[in-house]
Formats: sequence, structure tokens, C-alpha cells
Amino acid sequence: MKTLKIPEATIIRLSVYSRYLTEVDRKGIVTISSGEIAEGVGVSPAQVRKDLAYFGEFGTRGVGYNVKDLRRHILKILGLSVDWSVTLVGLGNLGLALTTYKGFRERGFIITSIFDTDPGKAATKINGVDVMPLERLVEVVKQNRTQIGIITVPAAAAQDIADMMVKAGVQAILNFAPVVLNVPAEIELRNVDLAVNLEVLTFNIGAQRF
Amino acid sequence: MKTLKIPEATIIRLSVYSRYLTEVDRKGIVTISSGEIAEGVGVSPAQVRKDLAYFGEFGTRGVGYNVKDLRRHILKILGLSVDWSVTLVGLGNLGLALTTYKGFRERGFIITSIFDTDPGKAATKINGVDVMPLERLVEVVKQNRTQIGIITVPAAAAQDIADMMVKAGVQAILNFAPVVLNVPAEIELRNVDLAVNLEVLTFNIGAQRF
DNA sequence: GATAGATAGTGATATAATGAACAATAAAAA
DNA sequence: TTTTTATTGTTCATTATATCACTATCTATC
Ligand SMILES: NC(=O)c1ccc[n+]([C@@H]2O[C@H](COP(=O)([O-])OP(=O)(O)OC[C@H]3O[C@@H](n4cnc5c(N)ncnc54)[C@H](O)[C@@H]3O)[C@@H](O)[C@H]2O)c1
Ligand SMILES: NC(=O)c1ccc[n+]([C@@H]2O[C@H](COP(=O)([O-])OP(=O)(O)OC[C@H]3O[C@@H](n4cnc5c(N)ncnc54)[C@H](O)[C@@H]3O)[C@@H](O)[C@H]2O)c1
Repeated sequence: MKTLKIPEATIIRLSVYSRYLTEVDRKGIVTISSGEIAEGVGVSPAQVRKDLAYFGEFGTRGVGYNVKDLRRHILKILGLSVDWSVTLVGLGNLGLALTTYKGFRERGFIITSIFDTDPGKAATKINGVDVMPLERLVEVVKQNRTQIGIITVPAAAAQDIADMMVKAGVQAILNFAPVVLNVPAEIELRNVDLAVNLEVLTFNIGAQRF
Repeated sequence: MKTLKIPEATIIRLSVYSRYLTEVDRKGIVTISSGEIAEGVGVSPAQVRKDLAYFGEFGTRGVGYNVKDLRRHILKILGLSVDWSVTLVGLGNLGLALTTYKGFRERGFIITSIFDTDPGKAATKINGVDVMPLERLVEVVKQNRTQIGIITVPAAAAQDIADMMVKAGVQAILNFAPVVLNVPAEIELRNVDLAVNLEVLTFNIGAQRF
């Protein structure tokens, strides 16, 4: 197995390229150059070509890339040529926003189960998905072969939920609680920390000081 | 002006350290070593010391760091020793989650105005803040000397909102719409792309292929 | 066909970030 | 005091990432 190390920054950019190509494709444009992609997403043309070069040769010299083809290739690379089953735990304000967000489904992320401890919530239905009590998490997630878990519970409860998700066999967790989670090495974990984003901004605003 | 370049990764970690220190401080712990911080947030001890070294000497050799002091220093570095005025545009599902989130206020981010085109929404009040129509954005944001704008409108409207925010004098924008925005170089811009986060996960799950 | 113009792919180079090692130094113990 | 122990601050090496410059190759035109 060739284990060529791909920078995470490259993956993030690929995701952005693919979104941009979707937009370009909608306008009916057939061919695009690395320079035009670069322009559209705010990076250098060399960067675009380098990123793509990790995965093969998708363009034609002197011409550029076929928009539809390149888009399809990138989606394949990102693992988006198939649907993913996602569970969300914690149907608070943020959890509700995420479950009702159309953009996820468009990219193949299907929320197949929702859990919350609040008995009032664990009786409702969101987009045709029942909200269930925590006790059923392991069972249901196992049964659905759900691969991805989203955590939107208060920080204090997040580690417990992560443990349950791991027990239920998820392969990846997206955590919105502002806390450092411990999971086995084979589980992919990403933290989305919204406050941190604001703090990077405030640092940069005041960065003259250094 | 000494323009020492600080890696963005350092800033993100500082934010995480400060949050961890808040937690440690609550437990009444007075002193902490770089190794303990590292353990708590999942990085290497050398990394912790390196990150801090950009800004000064905060520890005592042979002893470690005073928790309260270090926390205060980091908050100062991040620009969190003062409050920030924030405006949010687009009171949809995500916008509502963000405006009602307590964690921002705790770190000094005060949402001082909210705007939405929907006349039904532009009459309500969230946490004592009136929701106003877009027409008032420039005026109100200017008057409040608001420094930070959060964009949670549909992608198609995001660039317009960014332009208005710039016109109104914000210094930084946090954009949740999945689109690449153009703003003047002096404006700090960060994009939070939630779908990208899921896609990094799916890439990594399937990364055996490369 | 041959030639010109455009643009992808790529190896070399530069820059940045991380990691490991260690000297400096403060506190505690002898 | 002196010695030992702990742990920082910092240097140097390594690794990772981005940029640059060049070569290969395609299309269109003469
Ligand atoms: N709302 C935001 O904009 C925002 C921003 C940044 C971070 N976050 C983080 O996201 C998480 C959720 O935020 P929120 O604003 O939606 O909070 P919320 O209080 O609105 O929602 C939390 C939900 O989790 C449920 N819950 C509590 N304990 C649970 C458990 N053990 N198992 C299952 N469900 C449980 C609650 O019933 C509630 O429905 C928090 O960790 C918060 O810090 C939120
Ligand atoms: N909801 C999520 O979980 C989620 C996740 C990822 C990205 N996003 C992005 O965040 C943005 C908002 O998402 P959402 O789910 O809250 O959408 P939403 O449709 O629930 O809310 C959008 C809000 O913006 C308002 N609006 C529309 N045009 C406007 C304009 N020109 N000026 C001011 N307000 C305007 C609408 O009235 C509505 O209240 C979108 O760009 C979406 O792609 C959302």
C-alpha cells in the first residue's frame, strides 16, 4: 500500500475547488485553467496544480481541465462518490441548524439518526428522522452502519458521547463542543471551535503589537 | 514596528491553551508545567513552550507556569482583555444558534446588532438585541463602532453583505457561507466551512487508497 | 506540416513548522 | 552552602509545505 502523505491543507483546498467547480459548471463553462481556478478561490495556480498532482493527471497541457471531469475526480478523491450515514447527538440550537442544513445532504452526508437526552425533544421528528433517547444510540448507530458522528452537546457531556459513538463503531467524529476529546487513534476526529475562529480574528486585528 | 511572523497554528493553539487553563484554574490548580498543558490539549510540551516563547517568558524554570497569570497573558495576546462589538447578518437556523450561544459573550464577543431581510424576523428581539432590516446596517454598525461581522446568509447574498460590512467599517469578518469572498486586504477574513470539515473526515477514512 | 501560444506537470529551491536536545536557572534537599 | 531535581527557554536538525522556474505537450494558425 503506497502511503503517500497528503497535506491536510491540500484536502481542504480540494474541497473548496470542488465547490467552485460546481458553481462554474452551473454557468455552463466546459474548460478551466489552473490560473482561473486559482483566481476563483484565492490561491496560486502552482498550488492548484500541485494539489491535483498528488492524485494524478487530470488536465490537458495547453488547454486546461474539463470542469465536469475534474469536479467528479475531486469528489471521488474526497470520498464523496458515495453517501455517508451520519448521526447527530445534541439537538440544541446548533444541532438543529446542522440537521436542517441542506448543504450536507447535497454533498452526500445523510443524517440517519438524532439523539438527545431531553425527553421533550426525544419524541419529535426532524426531516423525517426520529429524535431518540441516548440509550438507543449504540444499537441504532450499529444497525445503520453509521460511519460519522457529530457532537453538539454541552462540553461536559461530549466525552461520554464520543465514547458511545466509538463503541457503536463510527469511524469519524466531528466535535463542536469546546473540549479536547480522547478517542482511539484509528478514529478520525476533528474539532470545530467557533470561538477560536473569532479569536484568530481579534489577534490579527491587534497584531501590530508584535 | 517589529513584524515577527507568528504562525496561525500557534494562535489557534493559544486559544485552546487558554480554554484549558480556565478549566484547570476552576479546579483550583495554581501551577502547571508545559508537559501537563501538552497532555491536556494533545500537543507536545516543546510545542507549548515554543508557542509561548513568541510572546515572552511566562514561566519559572524548574517550576512551571502560574495558571492564572498564564491564562491572563494569553487572553491579552489574543486581544480578549477587552470586549468586542459584533454584528450578525442572517438570522436563519445557524444565525440563531450563534446569537444565542453563551460561549461568545464569555470570551468578550458581544453581539450588538442583528440584521435580516425577512420582515417577519426584522421585528423580533434576540437576547435584548433588535433584529433590524438590512437598510440600517451601515448606519448602525458605524454608530456602534462594531469591529467584527458574522455572515450567516445564503451563499448568493454573502458578497453583498461583506461589502456592506466593509463600508460600515468592520475590521474583521467571519463568514459561514460556502463561498469565496472578496474583501480589501486590510480586512481580516476567515471562512468557516462546515462541509469541508466533514469532507476532510471522509477523505481520511478512505485514505488507504493513496 | 511546421510554428506559435498556452498551460499542465514536475523537479529544484525556499520557507515554515515541528521536534529533539540541551544549557540555564529556580526551588528543594542534603 | 552545595548538590540535586525539575522544567523552562532556546538552538539546531528535521520534516513538511509552498513557491518558482522549467519542460512537455496540446491546439490552433500559418
Ligand atoms: N450554539 C452555538 O452557536 C455554538 C457555538 C460554538 C460552540 N457550540 C457548542 O456546541 C454545543 C451545543 O451548543 P448549543 O448552543 O446547541 O447548546 P444547547 O444547549 O442549545 O443544546 C445542547 C443540546 O444537547 C442536549 N444534551 C445535553 N446533554 C446531553 C447528553 N448527555 N446527551 C445527549 N444530548 C444532550 C440538550 O438537551 C440540548 O438539546 C456546546 O458544546 C457548545 O459549546 C455552540
Ligand atoms: N445551517 C447550517 O448548519 C449551516 C452549515 C454550513 C453552512 N451554512 C451556511 O450558513 C448560511 C446560513 O445557513 P442557515 O442554515 O442559517 O440558512 P437559513 O436559510 O436558515 O438562514 C438564512 C437567513 O438569512 C436571511 N437572509 C437571506 N438573504 C439575506 C440578505 N441578503 N441579507 C440579510 N439576511 C438575509 C434569511 O431571511 C434567513 O433568515 C448559509 O450560507 C449556509 O450555506 C449553514
